[in-house]
Amino acid sequence: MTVTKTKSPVNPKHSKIWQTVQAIPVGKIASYGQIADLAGLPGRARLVGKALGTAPKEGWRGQSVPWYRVLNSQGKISFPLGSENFERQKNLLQDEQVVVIGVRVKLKEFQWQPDLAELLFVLEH
DNA sequence: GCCCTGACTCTCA
DNA sequence: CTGAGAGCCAGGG
Repeated sequence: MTVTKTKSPVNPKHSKIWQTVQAIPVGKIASYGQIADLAGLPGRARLVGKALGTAPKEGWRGQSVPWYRVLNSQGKISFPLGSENFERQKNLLQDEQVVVIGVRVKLKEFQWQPDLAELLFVLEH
C-alpha cells in the first residue's frame, strides 16, 4: 500500500538523545560528547545541544528531560554568562546539590560514570 | 546544493 | 587560562 506520509513530529535521533539524558542520575552531570556516545551517535556533540533545545517541556515518555545536567567537556555551562538560561541551569543544578563554581562544575566529583546496568538500560532504549 | 550558524570538542601556541 | 583553527553534522535560507 501507499505509505501515508505520516509527518514524524519527533526526530528519532533527538528522542534517542532525550532517553539517554533521562538516565543521568540526580546530582550528576554529563557532557554533550558523552551523551552523544552513549546514544550511539559518536562525534555528534553539537546535535545533542540541538536536541535538548527542542526537547518537549512536558517531558518524553512520561519523564521530564533533565537538560540542565548536560555541560560541555570542560564541565562548564554552555550558555553566555548572565543569560536567563545560564542562571536557570545553574539554579537547577544547585538545587540538586551540584556545586557550581563560577561557570563550572568539578567533573572529578560530579560527572556521571554509568555502571554496566545503567549502560545496558540506555542501550535497550 | 552551497553557505552560514551553533547548548561541541580537540589540539596547539 | 585564553584564543585560534579545524573537524564535526543537522537546519534554515
